[in-house]
Amino acid sequence: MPELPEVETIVRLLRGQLAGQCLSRVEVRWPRCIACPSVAEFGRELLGREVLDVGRRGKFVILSLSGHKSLLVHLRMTGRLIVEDVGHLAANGGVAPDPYTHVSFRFTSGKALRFRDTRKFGRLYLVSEAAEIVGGLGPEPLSPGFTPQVLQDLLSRHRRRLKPLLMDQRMLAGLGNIYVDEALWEARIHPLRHAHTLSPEEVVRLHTAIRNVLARAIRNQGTTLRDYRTPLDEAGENQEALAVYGRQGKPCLRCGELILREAVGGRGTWYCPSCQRRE
DNA sequence: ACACCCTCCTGGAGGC
DNA sequence: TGCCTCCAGGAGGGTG
Repeated sequence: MPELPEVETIVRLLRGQLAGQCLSRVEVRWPRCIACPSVAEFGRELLGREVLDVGRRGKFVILSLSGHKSLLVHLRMTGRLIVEDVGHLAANGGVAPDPYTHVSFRFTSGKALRFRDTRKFGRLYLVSEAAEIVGGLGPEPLSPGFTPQVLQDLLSRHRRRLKPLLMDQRMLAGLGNIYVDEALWEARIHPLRHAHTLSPEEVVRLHTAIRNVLARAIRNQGTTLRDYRTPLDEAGENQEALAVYGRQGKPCLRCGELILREAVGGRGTWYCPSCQRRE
């Protein structure tokens, strides 16, 4: 499931591959993945536009296009963006007969970008202003502006349990199930602690842990547990660096106590009952 | 304000 | 082996 580090890895690769490319053809095979506008308008509006840049906000991939349009992609669980070089002469437009490829973009250079998603949760948005879609997101955890004080302010405004709060994109943008568990483990804080009860020291630890966990995962090109791959079909390596996620019954890497798994808000949650005390 | 439930989807896992 | 049921999981919606 792509979270911030996976999306960042995808974005860095796409930027090099797609910047300067001009769209010559768009094929939508599963209309419901186009969140807005209509499928007809989506295809019509994209043709002829150039990719000026590729960026990210939270878990959204943002392609900035000429003529003041932005194409946003949210990959949700199993969505992938795949770059292929189909060449100038491909008679069928290079369209792969793959039942999970829902949108194909063709560029004048012969390159293609595919949106592929087995579980069909991912969505594409074509808008004039990216803020129409990402305007409600919380701060970027790796931006310089995300200080311990900013986190303190966010936490003190809520009484919710930490796990669902940190996964709420309106609070903080980009964390998902894996990296919340990893950050809470590194900070030695129980996932069911209530946000406003953290001591200043714990807030600082959590702030450091969130940034460490995300930065390391980006260095490792993301976590490949099942579906995630880069646009060039490479697996990430951060699964080797996971300390708690998916490790129930195995010893804590810090203290040796056995890792527990518990459902929190319907989400699998892993933690060390010894290092991460509920108090 | 917060917890909880449902929906969307499908492959993979587990039970028998 | 094979069929069946269950389930994860991000986000948005609704309800209590």
